[in-house]
Amino acid sequence: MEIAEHKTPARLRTLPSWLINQAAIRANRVTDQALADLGSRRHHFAMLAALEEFGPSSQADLGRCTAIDRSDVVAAIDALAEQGYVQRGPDPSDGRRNVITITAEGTGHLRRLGAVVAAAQDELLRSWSAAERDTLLDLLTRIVSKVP
Amino acid sequence: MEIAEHKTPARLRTLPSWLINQAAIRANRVTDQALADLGSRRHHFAMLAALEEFGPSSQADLGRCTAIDRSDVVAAIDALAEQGYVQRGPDPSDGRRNVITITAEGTGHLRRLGAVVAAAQDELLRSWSAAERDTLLDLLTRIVSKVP
DNA sequence: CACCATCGTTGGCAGAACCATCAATCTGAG
DNA sequence: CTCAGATTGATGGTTCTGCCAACGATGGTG
Repeated sequence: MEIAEHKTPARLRTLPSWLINQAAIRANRVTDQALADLGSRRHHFAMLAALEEFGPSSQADLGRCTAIDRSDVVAAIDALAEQGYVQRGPDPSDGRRNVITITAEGTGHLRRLGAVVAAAQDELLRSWSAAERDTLLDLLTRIVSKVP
Repeated sequence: MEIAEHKTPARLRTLPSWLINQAAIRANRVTDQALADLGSRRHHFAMLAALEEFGPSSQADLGRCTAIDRSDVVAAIDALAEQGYVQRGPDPSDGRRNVITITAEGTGHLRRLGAVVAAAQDELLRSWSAAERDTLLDLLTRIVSKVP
């Protein structure tokens, strides 16, 4: 008799913040799984991506450009350094800072991470056209880079 | 000399899952703040919205239609019952279930919550056209309601 | 010099998502 | 009818994330 319809209340189904959150849960699940298969997580990927694109950086800069709290950057760099993907050294020109440098192994690891992450995106957006993906990126970018 | 550019690495800036997550962080921040001002949180709003739309329901059904784990539904209903927004009673036709019913105070509270949540959406999507909002909802719905 | 900002680091917090388990109860196949 | 399996509410727990407060050390500025 009871057909399990799993119908979502309209109040939630049409609520942008709820939809964004549910989408994020799904998106994070697939990408986290992909990263975990290689023994990494989101923060690690973000750090390595920033280091490869911007070169050696301080932890504070890494945190700012990836929107990760300074205290969480410490833990991420700790793990990456222990895995040999990153090197941490003092900044000779500023005694407060560390200079984080990506290693050759780090670059290689980033390449592998990038591959599985890209595969995760394809799984998430399977059968989406390039135009639809662009539209999604544009809209989300407007939300993320809002200047109140 | 150093202009704080906060530039996001391209690898992240163009990554759907990263963008969705960042958007969710922002969206959750504004809506959580709005709900907290009235002493509630996301789970509470979802429960009340489901109860108003579908009428008295079991906790398992509430969890399914709002994508909240059964164990988390318990805590949410506990809080709502203590606040008098919901009434919990045994299901006479099924000894395993409870029947959760929204009270008059609950309906009133939901209305207030709905108002502040709507205001939060407007803050999040300030200066977005109706068409743009619809597009966003459509795209996100496709991600959320994917059947693998 | 005094003052304030910044940096790395530590420690901690709350919330969310999720999982395993349990006893009680219902359901359906035989 | 009986029994195996599924469902429900509940409890307890884990993990991760996004934060915040504070600290000592350092840098820059007046």
